[in-house]
Amino acid sequence: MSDTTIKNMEEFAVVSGISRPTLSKYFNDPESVRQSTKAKIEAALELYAYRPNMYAMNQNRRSTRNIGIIVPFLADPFFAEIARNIENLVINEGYRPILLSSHGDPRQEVENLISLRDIKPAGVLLAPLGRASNIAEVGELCSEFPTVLFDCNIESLNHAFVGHNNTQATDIMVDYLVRTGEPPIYFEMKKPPNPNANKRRLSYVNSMERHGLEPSIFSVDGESWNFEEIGYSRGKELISSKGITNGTVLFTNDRLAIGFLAAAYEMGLRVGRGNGCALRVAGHDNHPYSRFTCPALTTVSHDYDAISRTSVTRLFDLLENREGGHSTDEQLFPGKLIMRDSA
Amino acid sequence: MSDTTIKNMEEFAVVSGISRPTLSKYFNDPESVRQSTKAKIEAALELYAYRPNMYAMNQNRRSTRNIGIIVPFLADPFFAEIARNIENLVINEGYRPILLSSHGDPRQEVENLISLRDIKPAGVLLAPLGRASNIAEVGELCSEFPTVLFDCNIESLNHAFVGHNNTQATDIMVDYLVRTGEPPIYFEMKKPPNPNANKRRLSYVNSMERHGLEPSIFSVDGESWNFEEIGYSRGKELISSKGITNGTVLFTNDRLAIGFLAAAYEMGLRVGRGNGCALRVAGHDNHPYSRFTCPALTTVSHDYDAISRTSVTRLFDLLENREGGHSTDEQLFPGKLIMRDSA
DNA sequence: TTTAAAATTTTACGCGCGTAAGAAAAATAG
DNA sequence: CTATTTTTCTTACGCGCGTAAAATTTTAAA
Repeated sequence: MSDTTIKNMEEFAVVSGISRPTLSKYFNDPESVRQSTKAKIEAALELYAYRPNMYAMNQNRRSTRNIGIIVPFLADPFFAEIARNIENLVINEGYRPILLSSHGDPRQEVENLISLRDIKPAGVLLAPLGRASNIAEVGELCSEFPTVLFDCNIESLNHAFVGHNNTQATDIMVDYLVRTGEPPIYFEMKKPPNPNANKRRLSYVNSMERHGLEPSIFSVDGESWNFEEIGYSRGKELISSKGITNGTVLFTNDRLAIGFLAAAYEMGLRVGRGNGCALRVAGHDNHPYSRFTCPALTTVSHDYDAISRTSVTRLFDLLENREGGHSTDEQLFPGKLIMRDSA
Repeated sequence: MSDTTIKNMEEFAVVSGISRPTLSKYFNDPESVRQSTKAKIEAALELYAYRPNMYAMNQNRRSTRNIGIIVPFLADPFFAEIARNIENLVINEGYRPILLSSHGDPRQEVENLISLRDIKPAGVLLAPLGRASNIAEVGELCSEFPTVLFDCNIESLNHAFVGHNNTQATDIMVDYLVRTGEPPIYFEMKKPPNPNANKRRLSYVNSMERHGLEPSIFSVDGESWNFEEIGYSRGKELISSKGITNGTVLFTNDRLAIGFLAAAYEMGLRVGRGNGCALRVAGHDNHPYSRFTCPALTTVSHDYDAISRTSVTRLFDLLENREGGHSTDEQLFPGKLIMRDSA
């Protein structure tokens, strides 16, 4: 490592013995230059710590190598995990992920959409808030940049979407619960922030009717993203008012169930499928913490891996125009039953 | 909103009737121009959707308005919460937060340090991985940009640091546990990724000795950031081998305790401070999920709010050179005992 | 070795904005 | 109303790199 400091590509051209346009070509795509020049450049790169100025690079490039990633709520480990997966995949494609969280707040989501424009991303991976999303704004972004929605669709946009098959996933859970014990009562928020909840409720109702059973639903109050808190406090109310004493409860999502399990424990209501258990509890999402609840939570897993991988692949297909115009497709991946001790 | 599209500041100068250099001044700091011109500009901004090109702006500016934020593990809700706080504070100062997670991987951390340089941040808020951090690289970053370390210090760097008072926090927990029941045995990882763990252990030992008690430590294997898994599996081993059957266990952090509580529940070991409970369990961090364990986890809370607020304030002090050279100070905030049902 | 193809070099311009300097205009003070 | 200060305008250059075009060199093919 030499101590002469290189401040721009011009200077690096001198010390490396390669012309600036060729260097520019190399930094845009190292494989686009001859092997021998590539080697020369990289040898010089070892000696002189030069990195092209990002801002100057992106000013005139047809496309930056930035990929915007927006998730609704990063403090939810579920989204944190997906974001992590996606980030890595994006990096492996040689792009730079820009991760933004809406923190459950629609205004923040709009802010994120706006601030993404500043970055002039090559593409966007967007998991919208859902019900609270500003559909017009999201739509504009979709038309400005190659965009793939994931986790939560906004169907009116008719855009590329990759997600979890909520219908099938709820179905297999209801089947399992009906087959192995008392039929489930459904527990959800009256106004769920995420529209996936609606699909799940519908699927629950259909499944129950297919089994010739009467669907039954607890619709509890609460609008925030503090699902555990809602599950806990509403759960406590329901247990103490004898609204829930036994049987089976299927929760819209694991976080509600996690809160509820805490309430049940505190109230001395024994949950599980063993002897001496009054109540079975099941969730949905295979949340990273669902393994560590008491008892461990029976749930339906998303195909995390397929969803993140396909979202990214899909986006790069759009970028490279590899595809035959089926950009409005939606691709759903089936859930998998995760049997644990709670049901 | 007019439909004529403005593509650069020149064009916006024409339609707004304000000269380009003045516009430039306005976009750099809206308060630096006369009220009347500010009003004119903002009126035009309502009509024509123009935003200055970020890349062109940052190319020649003395300082960008980007603040880099690096956290060691974003999938840990603890860091997700802190990151969220800090992001908001940075935005309120009119800066743009760039959030990067090292995902527990030292190579990723180095990658993040490098990629931050590309962004030419005005300042950096860095929570290092700790033991695994590449100290030389972190040091370089610190000398290149105004940087505040938080959560986890690298003392050899002798840099501005804002964090949690691990010593005091462990102290009050040990005091509490000794005062209210059997003295605690300490549960930690043999090679904790985070050096805060060392401070906590030391403080535990000192506290115990001050009480005239014999310190006793379970040092378990496991090097990853999957703390719950480690707490769970090592916990299960210890319980079934009768290593832990009763008494009090104090965990280095809540996530280990969360895993352990799952193990204890599964093994039928009743945890809590009530009658019929064999074992008391306490944690450290006031992890967002510690309220929802079974039983709810007694722990020590960080002063989240003070730490994030002070980190940001500290950084902006550095940026504006408001301070009298005490940039190498470390500022610690005391922990608060959170009494719940587990101990 | 000749010829064609591919890669590199030279030259040159442009991107959108920061910013400096002097002239002009507007606001404020006296 | 004049003198002074403050702000804006005009003009002009530069930042670091993308990129186009033509000339030149290198490589591969014949």
